[in-house]
Amino acid sequence: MSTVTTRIAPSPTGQMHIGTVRSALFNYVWAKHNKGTFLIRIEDTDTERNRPEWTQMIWDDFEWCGLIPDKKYIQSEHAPRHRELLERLVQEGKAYVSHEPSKNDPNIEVAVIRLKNPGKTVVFNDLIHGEITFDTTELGDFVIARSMDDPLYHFAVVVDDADAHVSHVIRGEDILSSTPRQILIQEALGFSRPIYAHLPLILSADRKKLSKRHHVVSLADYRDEGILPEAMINYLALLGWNPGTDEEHFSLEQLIERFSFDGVQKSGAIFDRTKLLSVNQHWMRELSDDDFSKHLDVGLPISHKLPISHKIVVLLKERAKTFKEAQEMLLGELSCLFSEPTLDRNQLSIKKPKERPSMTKTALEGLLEPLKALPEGISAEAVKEAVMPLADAEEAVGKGGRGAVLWPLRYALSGQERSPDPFTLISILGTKEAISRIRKAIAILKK
RNA sequence: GGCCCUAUCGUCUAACGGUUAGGACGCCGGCUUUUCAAGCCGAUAAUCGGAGUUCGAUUCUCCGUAGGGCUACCA
Repeated sequence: MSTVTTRIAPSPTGQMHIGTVRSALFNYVWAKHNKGTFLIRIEDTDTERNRPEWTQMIWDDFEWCGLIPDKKYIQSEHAPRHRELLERLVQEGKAYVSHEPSKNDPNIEVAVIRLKNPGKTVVFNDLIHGEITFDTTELGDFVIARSMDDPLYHFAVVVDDADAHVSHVIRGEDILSSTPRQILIQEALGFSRPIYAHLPLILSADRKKLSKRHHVVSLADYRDEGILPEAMINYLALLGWNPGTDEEHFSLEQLIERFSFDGVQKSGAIFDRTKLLSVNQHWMRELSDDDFSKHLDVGLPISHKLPISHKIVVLLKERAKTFKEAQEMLLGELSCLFSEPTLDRNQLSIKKPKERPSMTKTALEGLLEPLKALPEGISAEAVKEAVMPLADAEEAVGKGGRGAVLWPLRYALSGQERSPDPFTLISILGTKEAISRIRKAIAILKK
């Protein structure tokens, strides 16, 4: 009985790429689906490009996503093991030290280690792509280490995967063509072959591999924008996998339960930010008021934190697709919920059909008494029931229609061209505050 | 160039030989609201091309075509 072990092996050379997150997700979900083990291994064999601070960031990022590893470690910790096996290969004559000019500086001579390529055709079975055949003679005696103490990626990966008993190597399709050379190393070492699954690539709108240079690809950027981890996970999962049904929303737990390689796509998928946003909105709406408020506070100085009532959460869930967007709304079109707006006399009267200030004044005055009768904390529906008949009553407004009442009312309350409807505003502001604002609007009209 | 992979609405995808080719996101239209958002309803929209196999191909095979990936002493 074999247990499933998977791994994600990012290198600490920059911000976490969402492609890495998706690979990690599939590895995680497959491991957990099989009650197996999920590992994170930091691949730091490229000492030139590595920066230690990225390592911590990688761990933090995975934790944010909920992709918690059973074990995490750093590849360079295995340096002695790498050297041991490198020496063994050379001793056994399966690899050799080659003295040649350095690629970086042709003036100096280096001693790289090359694998003696048996020149065979490698056939392996990919869980997603099926049987793949590859003639490895064209690879030649490729380099597997810069020196005995400096193994290259392909060598280190093979050794570490084998030592960690990795059963399934699930990774991006960009490494599909490199798999045969890893298999060659594996066979030279006498290791058994894991099961491979090469995930289709995440593409940009121009159908090219998503690149750091031209696109927003780092997880941190999406997090800072106020994308929920649940949304990112859900969206990434569906980008290249589907349950075979019309279902669209999956929590990590549900993915663990439902995932299988049958539902994995073969072709690359374009990353669609708009769809991500819509998925994010779904998960924002799932949040409790408390959790919603917590997310809303992220990144804000204490002085900017606002008292967010249930009614305001409802409003934000209806309108915002990210938390950053929600924050901006609170500062902009929804700022009237927290502070009195400044009114522009010309905006107060409805524009079509053109209405005179005196008519607007009469309309607003007519609202005062009925509003006074309403209790604080009343629902938007109840406000509507009380106010709508007044808007409908022609004598109240001449012949401007409902808008002749509703527009000035909404504007008096919000001071914004765009805002929630007046009933909701009154419900949130309270009748007292609403009346006060209407009075101020009336005063302006008197001038 | 060589090698490898891929191919259904604009996008993500369903249909594992027989469907009016389904869903979601977006777009467009309507309802609601004389703002905006949301919500509801509706519309437009796809099997890359050509040969086979088959009574029947989106589905299987081959050939084109197109796209992508890899071709490091990066990972």
